[in-house]
Amino acid sequence: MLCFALYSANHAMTRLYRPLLQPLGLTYPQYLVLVALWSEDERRVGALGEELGLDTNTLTPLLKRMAEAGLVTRGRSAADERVVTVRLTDKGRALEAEAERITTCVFEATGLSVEELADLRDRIARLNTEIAEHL
Amino acid sequence: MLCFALYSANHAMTRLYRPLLQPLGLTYPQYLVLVALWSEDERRVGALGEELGLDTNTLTPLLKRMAEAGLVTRGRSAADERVVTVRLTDKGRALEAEAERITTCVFEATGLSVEELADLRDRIARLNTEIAEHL
DNA sequence: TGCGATCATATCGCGCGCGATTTATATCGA
DNA sequence: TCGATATAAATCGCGCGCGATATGATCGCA
Repeated sequence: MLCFALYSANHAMTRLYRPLLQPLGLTYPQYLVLVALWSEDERRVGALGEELGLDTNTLTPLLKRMAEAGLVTRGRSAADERVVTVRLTDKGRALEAEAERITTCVFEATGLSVEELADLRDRIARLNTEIAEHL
Repeated sequence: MLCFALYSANHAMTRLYRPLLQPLGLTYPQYLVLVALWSEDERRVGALGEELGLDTNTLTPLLKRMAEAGLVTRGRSAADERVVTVRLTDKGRALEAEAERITTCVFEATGLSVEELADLRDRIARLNTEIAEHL
C-alpha cells in the first residue's frame, strides 16, 4: 500500500519535527508557512495557500495564531481591500537561522545520502503532481 | 524539502481517496482501519494502534464512529476486562469487495508501473522505519 | 491478603484539514 | 450608473492526531 507508506512516513516526519519545533513555539504547518515566507515575503493569503495546498479555512486561523505569536503581520491591501497581505516580523525572519540546525537534524535522521534524498523527494513530488492532475 | 513533498503527497492521496470513500461513508483513516481488519480480524485496540501508528486518544472515538456506522463491534474481553476487542460486522466485511475497485482507481491515478510503485513504496517505508528509530 | 505498580482504554483540549456557507470588495456589462 | 457576477478572505462544523491526564483492571510481591 503506497498510500499507507505515505501516511505513516508523513506522520513519522511530523513526529520528528515536533520536538525540534516545540522550543520555537511552532507547529509543523506553521513552520511550512515560515519556509514559504522566507523564500518570498509579503504574500497574500491565497498565494500561500496555493503553494502549501491549503485553503483559507485552514490558513486564516493558523495565520492569526502566528500573528498572535508575533511571527507575522496580517494587513488588508490598500489597492484591493479584499486582499490580506502576510509579512514576516523581525522575529519571524530571525527564526530562519535556527531552522538550519533543524534541517540538519532531520537530514541525519533520514539516513539517506544527499543524492538519495533528492531522488526520493523528486519521485514523491512527481507522484504528487500526477495525482493532482487526476483530482 | 523532502518533508514538504511527503506532506503534499499525503494530502493529495487523501484528496484522491475522499470522493472514492465518500459513497461508502468512510473517511481515509477509517478505511485504513478496515484494511487492517480485513487482513486480520478481531484485534484489540492497542494492536490496531501499533499497526497504524495511532494511540487510543485517536482510535477510541474513531472506532466508536465506525461502530455507530455498523462497520465494527467493540466489546470488552471476558478474560481481561481492560481489553477492548474490535470485530468486523458483515457490513464491514462486505466493503472489502468495493475496495478493490478503489485500489484500481488509485493505482491508475499514480501513473506508475507496478514495479515503480512497489519500489517507491519500499523506499518510503524504509525512510519511515529509519525515522522511527531516530525518534 | 492487600497494596503499589503496571497496563489497556478512555477523556479532554487544542491545532490542523476541509466541505459548505457567508461577508465584503471589485469588476463587468446593459 | 446600477445590478449581476466574480473574487478574497473569513466563519462554522466535524473528524483526525496527539500531549496530558484519568479510570479501571490486572499483576507482583511482601
